[in-house]
Amino acid sequence: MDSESPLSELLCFDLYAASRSVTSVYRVLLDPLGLTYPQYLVMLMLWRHGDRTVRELVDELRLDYNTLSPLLKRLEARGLLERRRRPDDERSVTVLLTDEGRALQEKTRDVPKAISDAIGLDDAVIADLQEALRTLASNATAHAAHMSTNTAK
Amino acid sequence: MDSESPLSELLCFDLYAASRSVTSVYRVLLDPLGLTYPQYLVMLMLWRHGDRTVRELVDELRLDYNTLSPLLKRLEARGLLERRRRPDDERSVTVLLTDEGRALQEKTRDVPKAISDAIGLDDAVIADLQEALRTLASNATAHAAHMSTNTAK
DNA sequence: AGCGACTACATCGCGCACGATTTAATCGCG
DNA sequence: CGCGATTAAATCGTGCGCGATGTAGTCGCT
Repeated sequence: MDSESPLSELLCFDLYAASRSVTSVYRVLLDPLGLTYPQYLVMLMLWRHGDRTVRELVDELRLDYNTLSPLLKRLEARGLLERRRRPDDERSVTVLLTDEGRALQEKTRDVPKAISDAIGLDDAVIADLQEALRTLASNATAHAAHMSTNTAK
Repeated sequence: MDSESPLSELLCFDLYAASRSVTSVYRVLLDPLGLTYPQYLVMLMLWRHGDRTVRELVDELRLDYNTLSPLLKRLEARGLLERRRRPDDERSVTVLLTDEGRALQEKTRDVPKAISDAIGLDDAVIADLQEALRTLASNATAHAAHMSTNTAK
């Protein structure tokens, strides 16, 4: 974008651009399956770890209810999953896969390799990158929370 | 999120989460100014480099017309900029700052430092991170373009 | 000059993100 | 037990992101 910005603002722009570019790769792969990237993340959780409450998905994917609620509704409408109120706590909703939802997993078999190829970085670089991103996200999230509670500077 | 995914898919998730966390920091900073992060990026370009055509903004911010067109319309509606058809090429639209748009720059003086603090990484790490992200984005964009033109595997 | 290809931009539709608000169920504490 | 506080989830509104489509304006080629 630029050359005279402070380093951290340039980084943020690169992060923003990189994230969108990765999503666009997922789009190419997932569109034939009728899934978006966030939807794929939900399906991944269910395939790997079985039934989850909406709250667990919120925590694990770091998305909000207001993003997940309609997203789950769409996945349910497509017949991939079912939402069921918990009998022991009527506030909670358990999300569970249908047979069709389970069957879809097979069609995603080649996704990880395709992503790995598209990224084109070797594992050592990826590991470093990942650690830096996690630190960054953790710092930023904490900072944002703190800043918005403190009205004053 | 997980521990048994291939490394590159985990990285993508971290990238996605990190990008949103950074945006949330910008939100805290920019909301009092009535700007979103993408809007701030446009204003940055205009503050630093002066008048731009829509096409130049598309290229420099790597956003599409269908994202920028309504965004610029909103900024124009707020009186921060003006859109003007070029006389020499009636297809092009030049975007230029109003006095109010120029005046807004001063209120963003503390943003870079606040971002730097929120990120909480030292410059060496940031530089590495940035290079990896640029390589990744460049690879991914090329790959996505290639994959979608090739219908066959 | 004429016409097809290309370009710059706009518009539409859909699915996120996310702040704000609402509803219903459960918990905690006197 | 009763009632205020908390929690889980849903809904609404706004602004991206982006595929698909539409519309002028310009270029290239004969």
